[in-house]
Amino acid sequence: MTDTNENALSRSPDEQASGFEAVRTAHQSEMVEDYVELIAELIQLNGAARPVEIAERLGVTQPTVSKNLNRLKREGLILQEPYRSIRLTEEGRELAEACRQRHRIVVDFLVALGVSQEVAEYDAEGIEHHVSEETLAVFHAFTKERAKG
Amino acid sequence: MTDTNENALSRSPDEQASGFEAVRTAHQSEMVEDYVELIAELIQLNGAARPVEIAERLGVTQPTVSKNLNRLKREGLILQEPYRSIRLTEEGRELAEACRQRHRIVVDFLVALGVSQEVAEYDAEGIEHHVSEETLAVFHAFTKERAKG
DNA sequence: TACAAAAGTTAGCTTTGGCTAAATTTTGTA
DNA sequence: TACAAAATTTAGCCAAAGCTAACTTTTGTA
Repeated sequence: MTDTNENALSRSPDEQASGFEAVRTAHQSEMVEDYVELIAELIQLNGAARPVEIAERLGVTQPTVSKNLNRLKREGLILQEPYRSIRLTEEGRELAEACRQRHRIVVDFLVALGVSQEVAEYDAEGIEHHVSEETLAVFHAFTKERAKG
Repeated sequence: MTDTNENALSRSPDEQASGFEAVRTAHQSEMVEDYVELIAELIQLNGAARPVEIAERLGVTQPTVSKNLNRLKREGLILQEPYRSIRLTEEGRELAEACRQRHRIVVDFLVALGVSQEVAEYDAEGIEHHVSEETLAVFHAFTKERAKG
């Protein structure tokens, strides 16, 4: 293989740092995105999103969910009266829809590429937060192309 | 498009939780992996890895690097006398090599797929930590296939 | 309808990985 | 060689996101 010089050594410190900074930024929104996405799913599945189910599906304890829901409230993404189930605000619904689309694009892409359905779902959970618009568009185009062929 | 049922609603709570747990586990090793990978690069590039350069390339401050290097020392991945530059242990070298290979596979795959070199490097920094062995193998095979054609 | 079980919340602890400020050590140069 | 600049470290702060224990509220059923 010819040397296409695509290794990190050829990048400037600034370019390299911006990639790492993007990862740290992504980590800060991951929790919020996972929660609204899951809340939207649970509402669609059950008609309501209850903290106990969020905890079960995320694999964390109820107090952790309770604390994180407070952050979503502060950020205006959900509405919840104490001891009641959760509704999404308009803003929350929009974010959830965007996250669900992105998740779907990543999963469909991995499956189209030959990854098993189970592993695709598993890996997508992590990958989806680190895919730029450019890469997402390429994934989407690839999947559509494969579907035609 | 036919419904291939590849949405999260069709998964059991346990299956879904295991994906989220994997993401949390990956986050715990990300820092370590980024550091040893970068240290190996700097040694190759400059003959030595100095904390000040690690800080610059990661986009964090020197005290942050100093603190995190202590963790790498505790874990037996690097050797460093105070105020001196850093060497990798055999274990550190092996981990760095594995990380660099995985990074390279992800970048080459994205480029083969049509993503620009710059964005490929940028996205890979986040994606590489969330790619299972199965998916990595599929990426690698795809890149080799494209190179032939 | 009373009460036990389930669900939700609060309080408080832990770890991780950022940060600034300040101290120490090394390096490079006048 | 002395000293200023650069590099490294230490101390101490903060926020995020996990946890357990204990408390409150709601739900379901005997």
